[in-house]
Amino acid sequence: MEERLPAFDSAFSIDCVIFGFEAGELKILLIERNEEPFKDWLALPGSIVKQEESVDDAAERILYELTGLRDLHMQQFHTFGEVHRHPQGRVITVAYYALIRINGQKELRPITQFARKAFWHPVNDLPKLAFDHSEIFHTGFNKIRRRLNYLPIAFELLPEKFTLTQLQGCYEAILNKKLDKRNFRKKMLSYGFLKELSEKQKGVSYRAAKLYKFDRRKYFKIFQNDVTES
Amino acid sequence: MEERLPAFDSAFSIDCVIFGFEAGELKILLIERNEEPFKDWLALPGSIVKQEESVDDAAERILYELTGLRDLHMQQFHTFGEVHRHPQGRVITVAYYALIRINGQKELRPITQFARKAFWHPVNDLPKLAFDHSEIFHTGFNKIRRRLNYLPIAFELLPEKFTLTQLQGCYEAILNKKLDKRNFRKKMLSYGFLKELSEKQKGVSYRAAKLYKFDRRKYFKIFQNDVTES
DNA sequence: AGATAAGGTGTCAAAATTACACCATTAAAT
DNA sequence: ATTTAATGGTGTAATTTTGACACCTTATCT
Repeated sequence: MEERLPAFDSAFSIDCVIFGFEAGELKILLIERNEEPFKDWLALPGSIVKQEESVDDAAERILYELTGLRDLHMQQFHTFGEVHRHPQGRVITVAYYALIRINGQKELRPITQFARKAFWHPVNDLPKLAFDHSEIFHTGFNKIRRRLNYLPIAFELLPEKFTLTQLQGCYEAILNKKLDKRNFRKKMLSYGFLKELSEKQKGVSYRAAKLYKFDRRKYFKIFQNDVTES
Repeated sequence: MEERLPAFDSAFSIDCVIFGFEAGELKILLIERNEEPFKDWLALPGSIVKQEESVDDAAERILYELTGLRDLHMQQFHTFGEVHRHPQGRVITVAYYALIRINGQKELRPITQFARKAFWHPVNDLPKLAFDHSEIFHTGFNKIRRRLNYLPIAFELLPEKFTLTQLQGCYEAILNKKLDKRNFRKKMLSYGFLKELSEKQKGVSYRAAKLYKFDRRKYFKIFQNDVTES
């Protein structure tokens, strides 16, 4: 197979919707673009797929180069292929989402000059984004909302040890609606995949809550019946 | 924007998983390829996206050219982007599914020479397919299985007038398991989106069943709360 | 008339879901 | 020391949904 860079008027790219949960809010990663087109605009982390890498591999590389984040589980969710979605040529983009614990995260630092900076932004107050990235975000958000009840979405957003109130807050942020506390706890605990720790929350100015851990193995024993992400 | 055909070593294509239901069996459309690579192999209908058409438009055109079928609702479900999935170059493919009533359908006749013929084949006995088309089929099949309970999948496969037994058979073919007759009927009728006709089934050598019609508007009133296909 | 094949129907138990309110605990403020 | 503010933590009852299960009816064919 001949080695040749793709003609820029026909290329594929990756765009990433990376979700985090912090201070009771759902957030996504944005970058400030440092190159045309849409220089200085806010955008999803995204770039062009190279000739000798799979689309899945490209997703990981691109996220790393633009944000410094590595080893996320990137999940493809849709491909956007309108003719004029990119002002400089024919570029279709494969969109991925991923979930990450913001808390313990190192500083976000773009490796390439393509992004001036990367930062978290609450999903409820997003500015206009470059390209069709607003639409891409909404599609991705809908995906995780749909999958919340059969994939461990919330547990990948929360710290390793979390309280039931934090867990509920995470569900509420994703679903954008209030849930009943007693029913939520009853149901979550009934599954049996939450392990109660002897530890308690620290540094709060009110009664400290019990901490729980997520047991991924038990979770998948329960939900594996279904076809999961395919 | 410059007009140029994509270099063949970097292109995007469409592949289509078209489902039909006939004689109690779930089937998909296959073509017999008439060109290299994989000449003479069986394959999903698929081809290269043109420079000046969106991916969604390409899906409709390509299906038409290879099978003569038109005006289907094509639903994108996954993009396959392994480096070597196409032996002749870098081609990522966007996969679509669609659902169609086989019964009233005109003859399948490829418009281009690219396919020698197009035909229905039961999903339960598929031969090896060209490229990674077997994987694409499985991914698509899983998608419709997942969506069976909140999208009118079965009703797009059945003729306009159908019996409850046919409906159940369609569900069973997609889920690949037997369902309880009384519970199935109770549930389906309880939704209220099935309209009982005064007509009955004809031409059967046993007691004729009542015919029903699907009321799409009522269906979506019930299921629209959810984020549907996005 | 009898055989064959599918049509059509109801009940009960178990499980899951929903609505709903108050006392307990902790740290901070006074 | 007491009070205040904020969240933690808990149970019951009604309703809805699900799942298991068997027999008579109707139409056609021979």
